[in-house]
Amino acid sequence: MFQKVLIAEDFQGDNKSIVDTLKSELNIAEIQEEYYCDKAFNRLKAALNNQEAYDLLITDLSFKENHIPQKLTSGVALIDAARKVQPDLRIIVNSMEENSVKIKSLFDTYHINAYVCKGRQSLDELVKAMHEIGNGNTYLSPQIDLNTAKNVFELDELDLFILKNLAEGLSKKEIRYKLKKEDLRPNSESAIDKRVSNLFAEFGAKNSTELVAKLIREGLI
Amino acid sequence: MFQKVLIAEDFQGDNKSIVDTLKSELNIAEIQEEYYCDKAFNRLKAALNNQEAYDLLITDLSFKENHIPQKLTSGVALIDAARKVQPDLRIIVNSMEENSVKIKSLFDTYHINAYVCKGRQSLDELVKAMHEIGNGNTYLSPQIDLNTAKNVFELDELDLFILKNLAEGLSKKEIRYKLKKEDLRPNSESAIDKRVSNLFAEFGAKNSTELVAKLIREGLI
DNA sequence: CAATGCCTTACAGATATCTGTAAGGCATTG
DNA sequence: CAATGCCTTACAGATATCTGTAAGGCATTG
Repeated sequence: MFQKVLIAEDFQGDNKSIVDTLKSELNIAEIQEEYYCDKAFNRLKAALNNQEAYDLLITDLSFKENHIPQKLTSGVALIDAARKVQPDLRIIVNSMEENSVKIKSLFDTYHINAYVCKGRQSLDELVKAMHEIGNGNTYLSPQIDLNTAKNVFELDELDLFILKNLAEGLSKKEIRYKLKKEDLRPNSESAIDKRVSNLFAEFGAKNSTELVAKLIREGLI
Repeated sequence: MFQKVLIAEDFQGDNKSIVDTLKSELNIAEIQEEYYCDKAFNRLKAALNNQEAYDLLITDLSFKENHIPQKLTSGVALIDAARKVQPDLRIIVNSMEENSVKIKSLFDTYHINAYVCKGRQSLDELVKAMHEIGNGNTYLSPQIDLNTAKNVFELDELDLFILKNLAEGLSKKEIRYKLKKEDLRPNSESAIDKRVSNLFAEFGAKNSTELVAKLIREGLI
């Protein structure tokens, strides 16, 4: 089914259990694990250059930072880099993320082959996902409902700029000056007011505090 | 070192890797794993009643909820319940939590014996923690610095009430009425203003939006 | 029981937030 | 090139937020 599998996962427990499960449940010639995105990507590239490309990447989304600075700091960055050098690589994402909007974008943007949500059955699901991919299908953890991810409101650069500064306690006047200083437009207070009011309607918030609270909880800012 | 060990961990990968590691690295007569706090607690109680008490509990802090309703919904609830029936039980917490305030309170309030933070070495750390506990010591993951947890500002019931309602977009006037309705005191707008102003100073926030944003990010509300 | 400190409350004033209206700019369309 | 829609901007007015002051209540202390 799969000859060479690469695993990118920073937690030792998850990493070890994935390796062990693959070894015992599936017949794979070569399994290699990495704890950092950069190392995983280098290994992927090297294999590709030596005509020994991996045919499956299993990766987490979030990787803990530490004193060693990394170029690729997240699973998304790794997937993006991997897709560029090896478009036909099959990819399984194995993460705690439950936000259907974010998961949907992984399928839409990067055409991942499976999403396995970490949980009480995630190792079993991982094996299942690999069988599905082997049969040419995709796999998605059953508790994730991508239908709720429809009609997503896209926060553009200006929205994010305003929201992040609101969350840092800046007034709209201060945000206005900051926008001007960075030559971003529009930058009138009216425009900021309008943006924020539209976001109130979009996210069902009554004021800035509730808006910022909701967006932080949804992981959008 | 340990005769009977109970593991409470909802993620299959973590659960399996802990069991495997303990089996291969340490000489333990009986290892039992559970995926739900309620089940773990029942097993603990039953063993105690049969004079076959566990001498070590390894537990996660956060447990995913699903359709099966649980009495104990978190590791803290499990630890609290366990301590009440078996005060001398040794406890290792193995979690992603990095907030030193919360970790400190586990040592202070529940006298846990070790805190292992999930990460790139957490299985090795877990083994190390067990040796330390065997020698009568405690263990704490080196990346956690409990000194930063000193002089913590305690949010009381009223603070939390105000903050939660602010995060839901209520105005101070609305919060005031709500306090009156629930017969909570103080409930003047002035008192609410004062509370919030003190929290600004305490958490270094310039206004309500920043305050709520900070506290949500710190996991306090 | 007077003095003290701390909390609550009321009130005032300066800003900030939020909504709504109206005018002008710009790109698109027929 | 007139008409249209959409965005930006300015402005106004109603509220809400935030700070500061002052008075009163209450428990504690000597």
